[in-house]
Amino acid sequence: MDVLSIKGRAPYEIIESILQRGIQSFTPPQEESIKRGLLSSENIVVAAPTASGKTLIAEIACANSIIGRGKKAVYIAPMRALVYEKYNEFKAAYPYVKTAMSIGDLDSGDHGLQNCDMLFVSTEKFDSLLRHGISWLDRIGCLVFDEVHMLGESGRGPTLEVLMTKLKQTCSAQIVALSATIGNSDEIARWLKATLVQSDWRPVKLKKGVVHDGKLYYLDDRSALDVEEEELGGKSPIQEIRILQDTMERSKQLLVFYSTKRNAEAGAVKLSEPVEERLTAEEKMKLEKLGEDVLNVLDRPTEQCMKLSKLVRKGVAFHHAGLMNAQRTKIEEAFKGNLIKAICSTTTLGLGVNLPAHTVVVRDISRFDGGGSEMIGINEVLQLFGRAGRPKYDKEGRAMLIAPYKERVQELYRNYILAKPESVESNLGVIPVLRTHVLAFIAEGFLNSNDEILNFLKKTFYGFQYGAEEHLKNVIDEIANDLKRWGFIEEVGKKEYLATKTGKRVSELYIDPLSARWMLNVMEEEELDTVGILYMITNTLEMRPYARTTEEAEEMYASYRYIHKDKTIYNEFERMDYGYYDPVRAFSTAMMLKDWTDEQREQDIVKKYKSTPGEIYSKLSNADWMIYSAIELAKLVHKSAHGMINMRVRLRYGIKEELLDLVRLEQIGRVRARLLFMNGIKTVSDIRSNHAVVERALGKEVAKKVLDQLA
DNA sequence: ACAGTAACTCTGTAGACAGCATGTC
DNA sequence: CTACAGAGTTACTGT
Repeated sequence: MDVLSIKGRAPYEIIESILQRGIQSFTPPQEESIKRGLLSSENIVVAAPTASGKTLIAEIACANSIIGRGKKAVYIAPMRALVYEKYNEFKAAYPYVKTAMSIGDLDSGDHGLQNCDMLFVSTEKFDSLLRHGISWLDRIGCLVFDEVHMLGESGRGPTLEVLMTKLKQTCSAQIVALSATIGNSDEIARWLKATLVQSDWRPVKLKKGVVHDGKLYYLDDRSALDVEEEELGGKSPIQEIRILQDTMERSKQLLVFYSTKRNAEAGAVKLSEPVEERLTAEEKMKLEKLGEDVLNVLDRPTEQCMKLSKLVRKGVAFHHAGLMNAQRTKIEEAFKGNLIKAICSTTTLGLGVNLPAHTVVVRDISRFDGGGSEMIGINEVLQLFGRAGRPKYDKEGRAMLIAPYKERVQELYRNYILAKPESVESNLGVIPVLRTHVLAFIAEGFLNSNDEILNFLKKTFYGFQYGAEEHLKNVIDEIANDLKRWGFIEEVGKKEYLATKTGKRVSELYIDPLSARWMLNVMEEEELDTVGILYMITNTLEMRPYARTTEEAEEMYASYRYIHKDKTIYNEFERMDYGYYDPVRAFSTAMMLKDWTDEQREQDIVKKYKSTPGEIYSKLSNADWMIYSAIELAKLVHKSAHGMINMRVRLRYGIKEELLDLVRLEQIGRVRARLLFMNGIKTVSDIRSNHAVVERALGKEVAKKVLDQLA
């Protein structure tokens, strides 16, 4: 279908923008969406593979709402990286539209959220915006929900579900929901009162198969049921290497998915030799530089950094959440530029941003989950398989599983290559996830009685799928009682709820009511020392997963429990309802933060807690959020927050108490502060009286900037 | 005497969203 | 809460 054929039905600016990007005709799912009323504000659910052009469908709907009908549009996705990517794409395509982005700690766009016409947000951020109250809901003309199959995710699915139901009820915008291929997209469409557009169309053909002993047993897009067989190039007895050799013979790139970080790293080591052999001199030179970059993202490289750097020089990389963000982006860019030939990854690369490769291997199909190891779902495998084939460079993509022994071939083939995708099921029915949302309903003044809450929940995807009115009734009762008991809501009149000041703040802080209750209990009962403050914030759901236990942490925990045996903090165990919970590990996480504020080096912390730079960084940012929340709660109950405020600064900079005064100045962080301290400059007033020493320690330029602040 | 390897035991397990106010080396 | 890969350790082989 020709792009020009929508002339007259859509504002010309849209057509022009699309043509400018070199797109002349629509893909089948795009065409179908347009036929089903995309341009006339029909609700639409699009279930189609990655790279089938779903983004353009969303874009057309948004632009049509803004330019055609003069109404705002909002794009909502579950991953920050995804939001960021789409925001930049849209801004480039429609520079004259007022566009903004709001995710977590980042607000972007020059116009503010209420004045922008196009808004890009993450699911939780939009939920949070609603909790703080927004005035422009009725000005929204189009809502895009990307990756709606996330509804089935146990952790974050319910948030999406509640958000969608709220918005469906409070604004009359067109809804465009984009989903990967799942078993019950029709059900989601019915729930949203939307038309379903379903398609298997891909821009690149896909050959899916199982590998065993150098042979690929496959099914491609054309052949319906016959299993074909193909001998792979290469000759290694290790299947991953065999596939790599085959792929490199075709001058293509490889992406391998593993179940753990350790496996991914080990895989990268295995692949590095065969890749290195085939690099050109020029590539080696460029990789040398990249290896250097990757090594130096921290002031002192850790073992992981060195390992990664060494592999990158050989044209291979591993990729998981333990990397620093700077390293991740560098590796992704180098892969896109065909400099890195193979990436061994955990699921980080499977979700979110699309980084395609000619050949994709899902090596581990079982994964440790809760109790034991479980087979991963078909939907997830499909999602990873979807990464195969680079639209501009490959005629076809290949996706494969590895069978460890011959008998497995059949089984894997039947269960993953031929199988139908699973249905997505709501997880809203459980108390822990609902508790947060029920408090939010009441705090916003959106709903204020058991009946209203029940009525609302009946309209969610959970209610649509299961009904389960009796169950929901009981759950709401129990939650309301908890929230009353904890002092977050009050009953006024007959069965009407009102959030208390504390309850309202808890909801806005976006922390779990259970965490809030725990922190309040601890604060109300005692004066906290350094370790106490840290343990208070780490012993929360938001800080999980916790750090590994160390012997030191175990001993310290035991002795703290003994010393404080009659106080809440080391005796509170009303926290079991989120499953497996180990207070020693929470305590160990506190010790890790303590080491950081004791100015231990990153590399030593990494080693001691068997952690990674990326993990420590993410723990620190969570800790900052939690300690901020704790300070806010302390204000509400009129407790002194002094110790926590100091601790917050110490966490941010990674400094001991004695440097607190110095880091108040700009240009002085942990390193320069320590430098000054060692030169006898211990306070800001010392700086005032010792210009010469400051200049000698920091250098002329920096010293000048520092001294200027004192004027 | 010792390198090489087979056979055993031991160890630890993916990811990523949220608040708020500004600037490290 | 218990499967599995990888790393580490020990026992055994052949020269």
